[in-house]
Amino acid sequence: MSNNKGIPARAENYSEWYNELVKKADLAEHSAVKGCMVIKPYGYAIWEKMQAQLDKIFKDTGHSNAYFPLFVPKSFLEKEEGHAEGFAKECAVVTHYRLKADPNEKGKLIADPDSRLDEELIVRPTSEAVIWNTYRNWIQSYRDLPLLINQWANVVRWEMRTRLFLRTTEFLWQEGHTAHATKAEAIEETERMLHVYAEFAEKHLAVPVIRGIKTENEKFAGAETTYCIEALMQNGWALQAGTSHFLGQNFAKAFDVRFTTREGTQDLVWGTSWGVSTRLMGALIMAHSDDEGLVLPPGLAPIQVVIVPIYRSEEELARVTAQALEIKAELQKAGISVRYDDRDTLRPGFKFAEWELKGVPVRLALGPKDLDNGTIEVARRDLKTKEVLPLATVAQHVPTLLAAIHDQIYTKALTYRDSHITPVNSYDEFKQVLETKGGFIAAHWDGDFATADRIKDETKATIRCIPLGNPAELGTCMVTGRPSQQRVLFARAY
RNA sequence: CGGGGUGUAGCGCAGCCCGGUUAGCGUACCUGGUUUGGGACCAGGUGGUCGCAGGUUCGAAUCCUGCCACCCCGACCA
Repeated sequence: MSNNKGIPARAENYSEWYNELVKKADLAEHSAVKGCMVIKPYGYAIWEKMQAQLDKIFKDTGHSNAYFPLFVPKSFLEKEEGHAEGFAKECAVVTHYRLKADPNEKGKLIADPDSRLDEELIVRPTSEAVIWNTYRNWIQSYRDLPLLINQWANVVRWEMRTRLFLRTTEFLWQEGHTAHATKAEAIEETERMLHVYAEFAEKHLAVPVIRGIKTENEKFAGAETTYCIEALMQNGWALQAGTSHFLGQNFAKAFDVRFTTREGTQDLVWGTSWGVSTRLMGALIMAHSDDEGLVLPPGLAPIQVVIVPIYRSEEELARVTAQALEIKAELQKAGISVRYDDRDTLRPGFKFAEWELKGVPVRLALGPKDLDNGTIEVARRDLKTKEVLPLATVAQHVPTLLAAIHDQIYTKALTYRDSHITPVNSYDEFKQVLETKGGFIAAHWDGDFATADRIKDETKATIRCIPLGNPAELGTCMVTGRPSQQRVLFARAY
């Protein structure tokens, strides 16, 4: 069953619903380059809002932005063993720096064999290597610490399978890289940024997340500990929405980054790194949107309020426009972004449908009847309800309404999430819940990665995390029957 | 890398099996008019190297060979 906006229903084909929504809502499209997307203006506007809001939080927590090279010499990547192993399989490699006309085929270009690089350059899959190599020069004394740097950048990971926003070959992100004098301080920073991400997800994206720690085999290549936030999508699949890594002294060792302590001794620096990416766009889309289109939290909506004029004649249009512009100005004064949709080739119904598809939180419709009655129609995207309100109250009402919309979509997502954390005590029950209900499943696991692999092979579910503050609970592994100290969260995941 | 699919107007597609006027439909776009409180209608019009290369043929979007690209499913994925 298809709706009138040309998007399949979620229940019918979730994956296709997502793809079509991304395209129809004008967020992004596939590019001519395999695995790479074009982020269109409307989608990019949302990303810019995320960036701006996150960037402010980073700065408020003491971080500064900097920029490091796109290319990483191969030898840098080799230095931290775990890191190298983890990323080797998905790196784009630059081998030449020049093209020339193909002597065998007119009009074609080939890499000039004379321009082969002595050392190959890797297009960064992440920047630890190049940054820690730089930090060696920046850090001499405990007085240089902590060093709190963030970078907004693009990275490339040559994944075999891509999906718009969720996993693309090239993606945009921010990566924080900090250096500290003590282990405790570095862990504190790792946890601080995890909480920054969690609050950002909940307060800005309106997406509830579980804060947790990755198991050893799921952690970042090169990290001691990986913290993560895990969100739940409407199809019952989990999505890792952000990670914060405690790097220990691994990169300091690999790049020989030492500092002189207050006591005059030499010590290796402790590190962290943390990142969120355009994947958050995917989380945002999948967490809230419905079969009619996008549903955006007001704080991230490029257009928060759209005003649609209703009129029959030029004269009516003039009257409606005068009133609409007054409302627009009033709302803008309150910091709300407003679009007055006076496109004259489209009828109101078309505009209603289009703005719903694009997830504009509040729609105001203003026509001659309203002018006569001193009213205005106010429609909210999240609940698809509308009411007619006195014109005089609308400017006061809208900010309250926007806040209510945020709360509503957050609460809805939270209710869904909370009702989809299911404890199970047997493997059969586990499989059954996975098939019928999805979501997070809290189960006992023996701590053996062979067991986790077996579960993954048999059910496609992986351990998402061990939640922070997870209660100790003695039990037995649902698969092997061996003893377990606590439940961990499993789910199928993007 | 395996399996499947697609490539024809900006977008979405038909035509291909079974070769034959000027390559069609929807939508979008342009012009004029009527419309406008939930995706308007009428009339006229613009827009095409049919993915690329070669072959068969009097004649190729259609048949043959080769190649390329992208998408979907899987494997893979801090």
